[in-house]
Amino acid sequence: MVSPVNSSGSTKERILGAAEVLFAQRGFDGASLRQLTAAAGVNLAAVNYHFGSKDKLVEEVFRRRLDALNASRLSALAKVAGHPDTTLEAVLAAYIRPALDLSHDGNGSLFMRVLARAFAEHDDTLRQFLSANYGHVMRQFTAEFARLLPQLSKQELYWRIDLVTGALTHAMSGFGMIQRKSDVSEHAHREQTAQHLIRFAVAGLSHP
Amino acid sequence: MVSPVNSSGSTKERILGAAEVLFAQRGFDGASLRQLTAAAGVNLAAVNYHFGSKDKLVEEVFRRRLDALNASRLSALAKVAGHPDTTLEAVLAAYIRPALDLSHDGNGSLFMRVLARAFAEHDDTLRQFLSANYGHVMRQFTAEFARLLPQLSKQELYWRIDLVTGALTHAMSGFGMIQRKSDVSEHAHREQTAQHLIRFAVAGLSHP
DNA sequence: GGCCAGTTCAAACGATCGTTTGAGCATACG
DNA sequence: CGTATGCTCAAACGATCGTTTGAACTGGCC
Repeated sequence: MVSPVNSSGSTKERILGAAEVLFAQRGFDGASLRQLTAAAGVNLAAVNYHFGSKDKLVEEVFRRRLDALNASRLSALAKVAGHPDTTLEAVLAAYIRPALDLSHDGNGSLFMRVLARAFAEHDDTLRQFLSANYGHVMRQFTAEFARLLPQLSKQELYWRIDLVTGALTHAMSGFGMIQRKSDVSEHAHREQTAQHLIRFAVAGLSHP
Repeated sequence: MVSPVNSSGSTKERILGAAEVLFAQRGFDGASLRQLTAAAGVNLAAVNYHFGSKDKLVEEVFRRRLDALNASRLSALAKVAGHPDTTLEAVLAAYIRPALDLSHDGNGSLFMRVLARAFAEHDDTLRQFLSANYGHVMRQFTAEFARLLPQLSKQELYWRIDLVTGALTHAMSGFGMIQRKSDVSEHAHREQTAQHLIRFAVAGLSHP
C-alpha cells in the first residue's frame, strides 16, 4: 500500500524526502506520519524527535526547497534588474527558470505540486509562514515589473501578476500533461517549456 | 470554534450549504462531519442517511453547482460557436461569465475555491468523477478555440488553454485580493473583473 | 571497563475520525 | 385507532490520527 523503504542518507533527510513525495501525492492532512515514516524506513517517533511536530516538518519541507529556489531567483534577478535595457523576458526568465531547474533534479518537480497545494489551501498558518519568509522575493520582482510596465496602474499590474502566477503554478504542478517526446532531449524540452511559459507571461503582462 | 447554526431549508440543503463553506475553508479531509453537521444544525448521522457517505456528499456538492455552471456555459457557447464572425472574446465570455455569475449569488464564490482545491488535490477518484461528468464541456470549448486559432498546433493550443485555465482558476478562487471599492456597484465590479479576465485570456491564447 | 549524550525503538496515550445502530418521533393512510 | 414510513436522535463502534513515554542501543571519551 505504501511506497518502499528509502535507505540512503540520514534519518532527517530520508524523512524530508519521503514527506515531499507523500505531501505531493496525498496532501498535508492526507499523508499520515505512519505512511511517511514507513516510506522513509525510519521509526514513527523519529519525526517528533527530529522536527518537533508534523507542522514543523511541513515548514522544513518548504524551507529546504524555497531557500534554494528563491536564492536562485534573486541571484538571476539581480543580474538584470534596474538596467536601462532590461527586457520583460529577462525578468520573467529569472523567475521561471530556477523553478524549472528545480523540477529537473531529484524530486524537485514534486515540490512544485506541494507548493500548488499550499496555494489552494487557505490555511492561515502556512500562508503567514510563506509570506513572512519569502514575501520579499515577490516584492522585488513586482517592483521590477512596475518599472518595465510604467503604463499600468498598480491595480492593473497586481491583477496581471496574480493571473500569471496562477498560470505558472498550475502549469508547473500539473506537469506531465505536456509530455516530452522521446526524440527530444531533456534539456531541449526544458528549454521549450521555459520559452512557452515566458512568452505566455509576457503576453499576459504586457498586452495593451 | 465552529460557525453558527443554519436553520433554513431542508436537512439535505442545509448539509450541502454547510459542506460548501467548510470544504472551501478547510478542505475535504480537513472538514469533519461533526463540524459540518454542527454548522448545518443537523444530526451527525444525517449525512450518512441522506448521502450514504462523506465521499458521496463531496460529489453532490460538485454536482449541484457544476450542473448549473456547465449548462450555463454550454448555452452561452451555443449562441456563438460555429458562426463565421465569432470572436475569441465572445467564446471566452461564454466560459468566464457564468463562473462570475455563480460567484454573485449565495455562497457560489466559495464553490470556486472548492473547485480550485479539487484541481490541486490529485485525488484520482475525484478527477475521474469530474472528467466523466463534465469533460465534454471543456472538449466543446477546446474545439471552438481550435477553430478560431487555426495557426496554432494542437500542442501549442493545449499548452495555452492549460495556462489560461490555471490563471482563471487561481484568480477566481483567490478572490478578495482585488477588492471592490465602495463607490463601484457590484454589477460594475463584476463587469470589470470579466473584462480583465477575458482580455488576459485573449492575450494568452492569441499571442504570435 | 564505566559513563554519557545522541538516537532509535516498540508500545501506549488520548483525541478524533467516518460510520453504524436501535430506539424515538412525526406524519399519513387504512 | 393501529400501523407503516420517513426522518432524527444520542450513543457507541472500530480505525486511525499526532504525540509521548521509557527502555534499549550506539558511538566516543575518560
